[in-house]
Amino acid sequence: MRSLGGVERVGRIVEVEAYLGPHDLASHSSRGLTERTKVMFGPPGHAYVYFVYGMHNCMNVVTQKEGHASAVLLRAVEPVKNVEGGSHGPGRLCRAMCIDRRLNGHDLVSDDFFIAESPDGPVPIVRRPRIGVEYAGRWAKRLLRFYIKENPYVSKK
DNA sequence: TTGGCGATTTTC
DNA sequence: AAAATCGCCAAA
Repeated sequence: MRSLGGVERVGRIVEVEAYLGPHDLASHSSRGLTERTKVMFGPPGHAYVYFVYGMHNCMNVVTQKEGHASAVLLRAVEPVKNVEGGSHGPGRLCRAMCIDRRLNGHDLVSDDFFIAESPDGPVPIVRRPRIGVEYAGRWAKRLLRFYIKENPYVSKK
């Protein structure tokens, strides 16, 4: 859930990718602790939002305790409330949910920005290799992309 | 200080 | 298939 200007935008997360830590050559944290990646090295439960290709924002959730530098990239959400213009794909998700670099480092246990447990029970999950990380050698082959089976809002490919 | 390139998307 | 577009970061 993202609240901005009195508008609450709600999406159901249907696709994610895991980035394990500095040993994971596909992860930004493999470059070590830099100005850009410092949030990843920080405490869990915070948003790591970065800007790529000169035009897109991507959002991650820091997942492991301080120093581990692992995170989960949110790749697609199913629109639930006030989500318009397409929300499949990391960049489009951020655009639709009004998430940008100003939220980098933001606590995800906040009134205006948080993730809650789904009211759904267990759902079937598909595992695939991550997208757009061909440079990472063998790490590109790891099955670290997860999405809800047959959900129409999962990104293509 | 500089140049190559990117966890993407859109258009030709 | 290739452009759009700019901040990050390694190298000089």
